[in-house]
Amino acid sequence: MNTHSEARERVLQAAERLFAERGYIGVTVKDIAKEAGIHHASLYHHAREGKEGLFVEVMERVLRNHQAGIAEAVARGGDDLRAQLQGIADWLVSQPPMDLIRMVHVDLPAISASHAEYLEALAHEAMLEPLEEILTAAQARGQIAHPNLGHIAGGLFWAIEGLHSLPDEYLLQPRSMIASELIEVFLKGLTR
Amino acid sequence: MNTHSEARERVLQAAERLFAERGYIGVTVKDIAKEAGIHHASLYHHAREGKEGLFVEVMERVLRNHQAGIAEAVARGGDDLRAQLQGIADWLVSQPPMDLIRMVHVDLPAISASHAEYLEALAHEAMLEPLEEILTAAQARGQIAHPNLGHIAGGLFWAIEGLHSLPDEYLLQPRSMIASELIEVFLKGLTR
DNA sequence: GTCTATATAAAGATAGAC
DNA sequence: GTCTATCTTTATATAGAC
Repeated sequence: MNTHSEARERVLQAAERLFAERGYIGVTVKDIAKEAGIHHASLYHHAREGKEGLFVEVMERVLRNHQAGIAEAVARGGDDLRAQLQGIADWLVSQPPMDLIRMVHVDLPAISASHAEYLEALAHEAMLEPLEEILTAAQARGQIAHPNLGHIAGGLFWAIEGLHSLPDEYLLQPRSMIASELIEVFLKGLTR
Repeated sequence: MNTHSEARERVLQAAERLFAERGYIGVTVKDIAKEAGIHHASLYHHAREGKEGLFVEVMERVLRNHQAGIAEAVARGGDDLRAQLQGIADWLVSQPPMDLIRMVHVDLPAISASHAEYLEALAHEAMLEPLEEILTAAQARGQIAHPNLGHIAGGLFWAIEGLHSLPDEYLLQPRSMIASELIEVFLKGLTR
């Protein structure tokens, strides 16, 4: 394993899509093998550590990918906080749900403690810290006044990410447009 | 079954706690029986429809309980939108996570379509509609100006509910206090 | 109402042939 | 690299004794 064969890549991509959407216990090894187009026994040839090792490897990729997508959105937004936030929101709604509640309460308790700690720290670093940083930077530029930004970043993240709980049939507008309204409320407030 | 014995009530409460926290596939019948203090075979005496029937019955109770807790918080808040929102937030953080993303993407696809439809509608009615209603009422009183409140209610819900993804060790303040800051931002905005 | 015993299916995983 | 066959464990569920 750990070679870069074409079949191994198919396994990783299938696992990535499925784990990101349904989480660790919501996906079976057979589901992954089926989507990759091989027998489930063959999967162990490409992922010697089995399901848990595959999960850790793949979540690492997913989280790093989020980190990169968010960083790019931030860079494109320049010094404009609203543009940065909208870019992040567009990225998040374009990806499968990244359900950190499920991850913390369901997925991580099902794997080894050391793997769980690692993924939890990585998730924080990849998803929440970038948001916190642009808020802090905007504060330093005098664009926002709020004192306690760490938790506000989390609130912003969840307000956007929660859009994934709306089934498509319920949507009156694209998620990106709803996100835009939410960002406006975060910046300007509901009152007056 | 459907009698109101003491043992049946213990089963329902165990199932309620576990399903609410880890979802349908994250909980086994043995987990529930163990927490209720009976053998897992005995569980079928109290829940003839098995795991899925138990899940539906119990999620109904959980959602109705949320509905009642939220209604009470709203009533206590009188005509003060901030007090109403803080009451709802205090209620939500006092309960196990109600992870609607997991519910929509993981739990509901694992049960029958009719059960899934029913629970999805009930979740919307119990969790989101009350929030939407107090925003609409505040708008009618002239306290808020925003035009499109349906999705704002969802954003508010998730900003609060997302606090459950913060492990207790990460918390610098009680969740209720963080929620208070988030509500302030929703009402007044981050800028200036 | 609760248990033991058991049926049945599905899951993760390995051995070994091709 | 991929398969068939098999092992082990776990899950849901039922039958029937007490």
